[in-house]
Amino acid sequence: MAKAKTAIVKANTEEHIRARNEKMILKAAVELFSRKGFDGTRIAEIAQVSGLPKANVYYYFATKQAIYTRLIESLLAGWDKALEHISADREPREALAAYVAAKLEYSRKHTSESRLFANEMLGGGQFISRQQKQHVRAITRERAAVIQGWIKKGKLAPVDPNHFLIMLWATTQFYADFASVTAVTLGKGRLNGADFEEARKTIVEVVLNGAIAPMEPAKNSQRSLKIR
Amino acid sequence: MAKAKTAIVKANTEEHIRARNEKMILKAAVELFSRKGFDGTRIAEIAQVSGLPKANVYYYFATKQAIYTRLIESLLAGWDKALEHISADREPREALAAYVAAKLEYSRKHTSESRLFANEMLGGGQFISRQQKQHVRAITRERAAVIQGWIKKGKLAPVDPNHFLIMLWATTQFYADFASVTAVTLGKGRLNGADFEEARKTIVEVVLNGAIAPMEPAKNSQRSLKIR
DNA sequence: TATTTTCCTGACGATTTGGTCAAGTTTTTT
DNA sequence: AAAAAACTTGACCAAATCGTCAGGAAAATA
Repeated sequence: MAKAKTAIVKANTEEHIRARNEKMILKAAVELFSRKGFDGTRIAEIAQVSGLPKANVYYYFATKQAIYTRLIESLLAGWDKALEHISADREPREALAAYVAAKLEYSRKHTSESRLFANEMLGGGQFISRQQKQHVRAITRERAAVIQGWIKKGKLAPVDPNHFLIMLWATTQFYADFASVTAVTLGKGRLNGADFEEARKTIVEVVLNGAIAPMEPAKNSQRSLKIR
Repeated sequence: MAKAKTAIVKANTEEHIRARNEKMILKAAVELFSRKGFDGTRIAEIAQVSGLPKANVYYYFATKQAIYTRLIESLLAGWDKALEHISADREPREALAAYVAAKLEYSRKHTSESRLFANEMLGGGQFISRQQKQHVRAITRERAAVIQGWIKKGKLAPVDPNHFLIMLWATTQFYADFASVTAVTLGKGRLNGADFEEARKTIVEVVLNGAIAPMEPAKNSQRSLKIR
């Protein structure tokens, strides 16, 4: 029995004691970094929020930057998933709708991570390695190729694939990063599930079908294609 | 002549000496704040960039916050202009295209200000007064009403006006705030005029007409309206 | 049980930072 | 020209902050 007990304790501590504490630190850190940026965040505060003494935080992470870059890494790791919706074998209508939905969902559930990333971008991406940048660029290229494929098949209007992707990204990202403005704009304190659903519908509708009412009389028809 | 000379000197200094120095300080500050955020910016650095000794900066601005809020103010002051394009007496197609163009132009010319604002939003808008928030909300409501009017006249698809506006804002804003990502995505070092033009075209095209190719055969026609 | 490894933490140090001040210079006004 | 007002600045300070460290507690291993 003593043996069994030891095993249980072991399961809860060994390997776990470190994992658990690191997790707590990172959790506190992502929230603070995302709000206050790298410089604005005090590790004393990270320590306080995570319930550990400051020196203990330093036991697990050598420097403040170590915590930060660790977060950036794990963020980028989960970044690609939504983009996978944009695959060549799907119909653009369905794929794009799924992408928007997935991205918004991500924005809603991982608000802090999103903000952290935005913060990092605003700072010029100083803490993102060359490799990581190349990765972002690579997956963007892949997806741009898919879009280009759709266009060639006549399934999509001939827009610039890169800017189109940026547009989708920007729109969905916005709801995570600027939740405060968005809430103010909508006259609310906080965004709820219904707001995100309304956002999703609006974005999908506009991106797929455009904002101009399709049944509009050909009043300006002679100019309707001038834009492109 | 002595008199004339005095007058000239006066014009260049009196009233100007303050104006000029404040301008230099603010110019340096907006660049730094926009990159490093409020906490990340050292006023010693502001002083250095603006070429003044630190104590002199404090002669013109009582605190760091004073500089910051001053910038936020002047930013919001120039904020409404682009939105004015969305007016009830214009055709939506033309008005929206003009708005996107104007907003992108602003993003391009006032990159730092835009980033500063984004930074402030990420932080939750701590330094924006209640009045200023109300102002943002008020002008958004006005424009949402215009959009709603267009929809009622059948000129616009029945989308949520607020989310539609947010979408436009997000998309255009993105190019200022995340220029670094955008550049990486496009595989460039920096965005030039042509990039912004391509962005404009893409956004306008998608927002007005949608991404789905209009002449597509009615393959999925039975589902084509499912989304909304 | 003994020993080794991992974990914990209060106290401390070096440095940085926002902000002050007093003494001076330049400009404006009278 | 003299007095007043506006501007300039090197030196300084108190508080905050990142990171260190030594010594002890807990846990794993033998």
